[in-house]
Amino acid sequence: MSDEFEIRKEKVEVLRKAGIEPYQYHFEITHQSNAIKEHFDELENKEISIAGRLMTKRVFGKLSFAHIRDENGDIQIAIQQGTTKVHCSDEDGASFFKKFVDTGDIIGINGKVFKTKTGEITILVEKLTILSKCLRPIPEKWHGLRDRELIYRERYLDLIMNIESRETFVKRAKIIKLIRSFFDEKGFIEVETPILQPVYGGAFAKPFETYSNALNTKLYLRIADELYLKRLLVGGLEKVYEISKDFRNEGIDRLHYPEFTMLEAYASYWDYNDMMNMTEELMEKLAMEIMGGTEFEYQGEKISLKRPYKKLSYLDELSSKLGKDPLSMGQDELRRVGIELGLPNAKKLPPNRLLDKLFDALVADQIKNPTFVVDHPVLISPLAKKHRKYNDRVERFELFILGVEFANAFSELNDPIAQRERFEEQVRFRDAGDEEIPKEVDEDFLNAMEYGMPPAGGIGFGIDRIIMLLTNQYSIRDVIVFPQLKPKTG
RNA sequence: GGGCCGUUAGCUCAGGAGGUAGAGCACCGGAUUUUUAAUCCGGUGGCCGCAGGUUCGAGUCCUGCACGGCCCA
Repeated sequence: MSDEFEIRKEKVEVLRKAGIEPYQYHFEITHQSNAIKEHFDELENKEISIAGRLMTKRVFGKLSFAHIRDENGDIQIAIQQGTTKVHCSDEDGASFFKKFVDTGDIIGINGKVFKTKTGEITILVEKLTILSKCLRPIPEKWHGLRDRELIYRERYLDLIMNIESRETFVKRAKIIKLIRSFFDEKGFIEVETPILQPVYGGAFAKPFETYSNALNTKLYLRIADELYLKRLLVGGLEKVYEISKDFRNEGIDRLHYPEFTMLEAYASYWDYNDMMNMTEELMEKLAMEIMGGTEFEYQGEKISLKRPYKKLSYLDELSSKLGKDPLSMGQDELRRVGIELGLPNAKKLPPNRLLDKLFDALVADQIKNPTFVVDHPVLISPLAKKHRKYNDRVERFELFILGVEFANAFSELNDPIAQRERFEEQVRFRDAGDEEIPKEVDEDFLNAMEYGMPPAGGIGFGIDRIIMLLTNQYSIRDVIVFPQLKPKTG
């Protein structure tokens, strides 16, 4: 290991002995870097103070230049012999800066705003304060931090070095705030339902399991919020939503991550058509606010989020790809087609799930611009209400963009007897080998529904995927600030 | 689960056909009062991911493993 760490620790000791504390308590800031640049005309020759991390250092001896970085960007500072003083010290600022201030240090600056003869807005430092000494050398100023593993493992370092990375996470916060205010303005109440659940449900997925010592009970981390939010509809909260971390104990790839953010919303007296309208409105609004328009590029593909979105019937589309109605195909025939297409687990999946895999491969993957796939088969939609016109379909839609699912919504099944039958059918599929179907029927949920659940529309949005789309990130790990990696060995 | 690629200094990367481990940045010492990847002179810094094997000799070839990335399932 380099001894740069030791050299910097030594500097801390020397500073302390000279009565300079390199880890300060407080610093009064008057301006952010961007404000100084934007309001230069008013600020020229005025005293300001700013704090940030030293990113570059160019020492001449009696005059030095450097850039410091705060949350809003970089700004140049100039340290001059005879002008720059040091906080709590009589030492000359120019030589102090040269000897004791390193790139990576967080420093506070009091000084006057001016423009150099090359025209760069700069702060002439009158007082320099070390606020926090950086002990480790920061990555190279030119190439920055590129190593993907280090970017994920030491996200703090990525955030220091890569401004684009910072911007992604700032944008993430902005998008979630916009979504929240969208639902608030529509009269939805934001609620919080259990993350630890004795019976899990609401989706097809394998759960994480844990255990409560106090309750002496096995618990699951939720895979969805659905069954709890619907209990609230029973209770008379007419419109509810939750922005939640959900957990699915499955593989990681560019679109899937075990700990992800979902938004679920339910509105009493709505149906899936109302949800479709709301989805278009939300997606269009997000595009306008974040991208400045409905047309933009994602990873080189042109995308338009302008309403209205195309609709494709799930079964009609799949029928035309297969050349026959998939519901008329027996289990063996479906399996044979699945195997021909090289689908994973085609040999062991039950027919319901096989059907959905066929759909993904034959239809969903081909979709580019926003498209509502509508009216799924009953057997893959145990929580959706039967279609008012077709007996073998439910009122459901999924929003696909570039082959990726962004939302999933139904007219919610609210007939408790039908709901029990659907659950029982699912248990049979589980027994036939589908491990993603919850093991137990949620009796308390059925109990709630037996008191009467209002007709309702419900929807779930994949928030991380929406953020990927609006920040032009290819991998979900680039919109999750601290993605899990295997522990480092050796 | 399978395939491909990567792992060399704190960071970014070279290392031709197996023959004493390199550069730039950073860091240390020196010069330098308008720099912009500042410049100039001199220096420090390495378990070449880990473990085996082949060889007189391995960063380099072979096997296994770990971690990461991409693709497929």
